[in-house]
Amino acid sequence: MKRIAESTVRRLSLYLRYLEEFEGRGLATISSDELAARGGTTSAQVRKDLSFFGSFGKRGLGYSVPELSGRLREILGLGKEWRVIIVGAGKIGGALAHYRGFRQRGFLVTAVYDADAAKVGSRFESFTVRDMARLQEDIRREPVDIAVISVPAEVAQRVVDDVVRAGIRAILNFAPVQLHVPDDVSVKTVNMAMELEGLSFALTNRD
Amino acid sequence: MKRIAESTVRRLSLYLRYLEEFEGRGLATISSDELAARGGTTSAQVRKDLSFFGSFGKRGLGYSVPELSGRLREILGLGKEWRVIIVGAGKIGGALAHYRGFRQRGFLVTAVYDADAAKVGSRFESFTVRDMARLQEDIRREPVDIAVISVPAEVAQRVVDDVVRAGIRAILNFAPVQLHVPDDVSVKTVNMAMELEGLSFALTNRD
DNA sequence: GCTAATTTGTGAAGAATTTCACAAACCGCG
DNA sequence: CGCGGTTTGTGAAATTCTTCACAAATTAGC
Repeated sequence: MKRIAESTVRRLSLYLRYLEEFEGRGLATISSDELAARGGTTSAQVRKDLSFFGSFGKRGLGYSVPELSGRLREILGLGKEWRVIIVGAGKIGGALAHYRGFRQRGFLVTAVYDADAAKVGSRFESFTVRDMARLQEDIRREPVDIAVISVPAEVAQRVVDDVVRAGIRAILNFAPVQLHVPDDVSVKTVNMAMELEGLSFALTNRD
Repeated sequence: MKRIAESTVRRLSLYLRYLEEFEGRGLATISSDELAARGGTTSAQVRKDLSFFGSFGKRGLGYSVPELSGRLREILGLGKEWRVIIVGAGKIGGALAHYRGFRQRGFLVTAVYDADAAKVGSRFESFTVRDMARLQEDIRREPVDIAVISVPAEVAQRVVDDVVRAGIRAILNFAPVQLHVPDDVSVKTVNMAMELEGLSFALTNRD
């Protein structure tokens, strides 16, 4: 398959969210124009994005809401339940451990890890914090698809190396550093300080 | 000034972070090549990004670490302290209220708001939750630069309308929706479910 | 069943971003 | 002070992403 741009995938996620909204309201079909209006883009963009994966619409009519949302779920790989661990039992890890948005979309948090001996064994939300040293062994018994990294920046790369060595191939990173991983590992970084700096730039360099 | 791409601004943030790291290690100068290696980009990209704002390097030598980080702080508007409020006293709002990364970079959380009468007046981290209805009035007394939105998706747009009406021109949005705002308001959205779906897509559509 | 009104799917054009490649500038050393 | 070794700054080329624009397909009305 042709390489799909990251921006396209992000928009597919958005489209799916809006389709669910329209589905909830009982709408049967939707045009690329309506979908675009809801998501702040253009109808051509919507059609182009979808065209990478097939032809899902009916000319003159638009898209069937249930069909298109099913197709998007399939494309995004949301048919199965993904198993997620959280590494780093701090504030952010805590907020994520029970974030409803994860569960709702098929991402199941199965365990929380930390390298700090003082935290290992303690209660953390509804989890008992496990020792990072046990990760490799645990994974053999119950596989993990995605690791969420919520440790301080200084140790993030080290932790990621461990996680990759244990065989995990997808990482959601909350530490404010650029992580280096092998080509077959996917990383998404959420960097709140960077977003704030983007706002600071915008406020400073208006017009 | 020529319009600066969002991707450029994001990289400037990263460069600044790495410069601070190098500064901490006492390095006096750095080449575009070294900066690029640390940040997972190319030296040409680094030089091009910087060239939009001026010529900060010395040929044959590289960039002075303290000078360049000073310039970047200036460009990004980090010279002043930005006043931030958090709207939505839930889990995410709580994790953010004391996020050290904010403070370290000059973003000061001054208050936490919520529309839920049950929460107004209660202690929340070290803040007392204020009523959204009071926002406009409060802002007249002590100005606010940036609003962090950590409310449920269903009410996010309504809350943002209030915030914009109160005169705030920069928004960091954690609700999983595309917000609609006037042209002179900047919005950055952090959407964790979307990032996870990006990973799901990558895992599903490997080669 | 014909016509007018929609809306898709997609090549081609256009815009934006990244990479290339090289002259110009600078340092250090003898 | 001149030479060899670096590294910047930047037009031009290459690539990637978005928008345009229109034929083809479909529906609805009559």
